[in-house]
Amino acid sequence: MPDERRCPGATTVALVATCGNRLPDVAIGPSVGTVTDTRPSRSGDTDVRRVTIRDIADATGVAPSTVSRALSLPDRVNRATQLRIQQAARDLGYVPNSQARALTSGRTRAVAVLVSDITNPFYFDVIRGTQHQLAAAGWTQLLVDTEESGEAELAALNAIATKADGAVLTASRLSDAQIARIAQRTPLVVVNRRPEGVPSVLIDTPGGVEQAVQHLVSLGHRDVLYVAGPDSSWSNERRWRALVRVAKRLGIRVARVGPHAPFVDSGAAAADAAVNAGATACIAFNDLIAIGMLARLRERGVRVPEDMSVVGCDDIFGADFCNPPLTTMTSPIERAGRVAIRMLLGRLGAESGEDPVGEHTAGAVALPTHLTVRESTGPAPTSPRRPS
Amino acid sequence: MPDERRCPGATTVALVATCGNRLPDVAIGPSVGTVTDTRPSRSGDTDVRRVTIRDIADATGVAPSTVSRALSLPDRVNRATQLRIQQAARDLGYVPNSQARALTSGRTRAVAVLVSDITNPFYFDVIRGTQHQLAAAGWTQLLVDTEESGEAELAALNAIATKADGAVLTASRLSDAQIARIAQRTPLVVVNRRPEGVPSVLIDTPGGVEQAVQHLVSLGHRDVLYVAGPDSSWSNERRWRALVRVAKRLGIRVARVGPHAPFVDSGAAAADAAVNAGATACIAFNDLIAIGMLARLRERGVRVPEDMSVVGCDDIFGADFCNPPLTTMTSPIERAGRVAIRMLLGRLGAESGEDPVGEHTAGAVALPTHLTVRESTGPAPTSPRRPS
DNA sequence: TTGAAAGCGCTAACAG
DNA sequence: CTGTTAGCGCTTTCAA
Repeated sequence: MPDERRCPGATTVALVATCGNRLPDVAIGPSVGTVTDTRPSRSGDTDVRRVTIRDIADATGVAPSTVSRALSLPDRVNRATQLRIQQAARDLGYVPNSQARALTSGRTRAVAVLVSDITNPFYFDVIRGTQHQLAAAGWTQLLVDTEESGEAELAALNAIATKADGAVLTASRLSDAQIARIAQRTPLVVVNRRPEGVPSVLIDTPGGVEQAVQHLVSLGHRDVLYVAGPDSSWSNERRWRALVRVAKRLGIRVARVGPHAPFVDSGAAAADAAVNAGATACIAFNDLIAIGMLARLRERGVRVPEDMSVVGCDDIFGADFCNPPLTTMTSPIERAGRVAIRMLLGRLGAESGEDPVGEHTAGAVALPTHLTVRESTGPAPTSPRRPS
Repeated sequence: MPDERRCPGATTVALVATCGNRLPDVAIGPSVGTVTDTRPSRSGDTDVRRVTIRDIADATGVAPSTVSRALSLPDRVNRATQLRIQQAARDLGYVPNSQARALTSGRTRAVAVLVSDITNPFYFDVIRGTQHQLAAAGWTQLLVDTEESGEAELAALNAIATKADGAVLTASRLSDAQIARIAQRTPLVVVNRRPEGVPSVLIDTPGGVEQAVQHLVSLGHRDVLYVAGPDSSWSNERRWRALVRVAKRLGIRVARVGPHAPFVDSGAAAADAAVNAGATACIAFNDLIAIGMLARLRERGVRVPEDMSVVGCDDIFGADFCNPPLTTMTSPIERAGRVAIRMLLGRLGAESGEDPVGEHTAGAVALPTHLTVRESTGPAPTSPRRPS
């Protein structure tokens, strides 16, 4: 039977290690080098060890510290010996021990990325973005699943203190004040939050909400229902306020149902609530809820978009092939991940590729969203053509 | 601009850290304990450090080694001092440094999980399973994205040698011989592979293929087309052979198109090939390809299931809400991840929950698959009812 | 049962 | 430019 017992405060951390821009943690040859021990070992018997800088030092006749320099700070070493040492490292199949490195230097060349639910497709794209950008810089990623809990988030931020040089919070459940305080001891970048003095990456879904409302208005709607996500979500409040603002400006009515958990399964209740509210057009907190609504509406015989227009948010995997395909606010999610990492690495003093103007400040970067119109709001789809 | 440069042999590693069954890497209180330094530091000025066992030793008047024992091997310490030390650890907000721990003990309490594409929904479930099982045991997960490359896989296996005590290969691109060789120095469990002498977890999709074919036959089909996945995939060959076998037994005809990359985007070409082959029923290597086919077939006016029955494989996120919903072989993917971890922890001598019979052997565990019939193969769906 | 001492592999002062 | 020396925080002999 599967073992389901949980530890209190358990958190999930994932680490993305990549080749470095110094010496990669990867052997050059087909396998890791090993050495049959000649120096005295505790156990007494000769056993194979992995190659260390000492082995390279012995092989090249220099001091271990010189090997360390040749590998980590090549400029500080005579060109000839540098090459000789690097060659020996390759020959021996040397792989640096990142733990030892971190222990002495205090720097881990790793970044923690905290997500609230590792199984939410939204985060796949964020993670892909952070991963790519970190890989490009030769850094390592620790992926933390906070499981929608602020407590787990705090615990994780403590736990990773020695394992990462900084962190990206993509869905913090902490207060702005808490985040700001943590940012004083741990370099932080937040996504979709705006705490004072902490660099942040914002996905401009409010801008997308405006486009969505305009779109619905152009289809003749005068009433729009907001299907809210979790109360603890900052984005949720932000989207709702954007909706209220644009509705006032355009002179249409808005209403709100929810909160709903950000899962497909929540869509059924959301759909029922929407039908019960007499809505003909709704904007859902995210695509998961919207997709769940589509299924429930069909089950109830409510046609989309003829009887009800549905707009999602994020444009996650599945939004284009659900039934009907979902009109949604397409967010540059992967890019948000990349930008967050670039900002963080910038603060950490690492070279992280080109340095876009202003990204290194403590300010916020807002990434534009655009509406992708599909059948869930449009006029009825044309009926299928016959096979060609 | 996003920085897209890649490092040769770059690999992605993710680590899942959790509370331990010894002392968790997590502070008990609201934050990590720190100490204002009184002992001489390199920089000279007093700075805050994290609490170490030495601080606890000073506070309790015992030697650091005793603190270490009280925390790691409580049995080897006098009951009274043990409790005193543990209390002091709590009070000071001590968090063990896992790097230092690994450096001395050689054990990391971490397991590497290698996947071929972190953005493939199939692996989400595997990862969730491994993560849960590792979390339950207080272990840590390193997630490695090998990006469909055997070279990256080898590089990663070398790189993680000091970072993990063992590894799970979920989609190896290596040969059986290579895997077997690596297994001799690194404890390994493979998923959906069957190399000699290496414990493996098999998802019984061949069994599912048989059910799928029976289902298609029961719908009147006498010809089945296999839409192949990547040539490098072991599962792909295995499914094809299972299909050939059952087809022979049932006296139906089979054909094959492909290979196709395991992405939704590959579905278009696959659908075209299927139409071109005159197929009326096809079984796709996986759901991603099948979902892509559905879109393309609709685009071409080929009705599913009236003109063509489509069966997928895996039952990933999206298979139930695509259009039409996909008949597919539902695999216990998450469970496979959990079982793999239990087998590995068993070999590593760790307590990993209940110990199912036989799982600890070097043999293979086969997990059953079942067919989930949805509209993509069934008779035409009933037309929607009116709103209630 | 406890303490002293050595050292994991590496980096970083400090001399030379 | 290079070698010597001292640790990082922890575990683990070995004695007491």
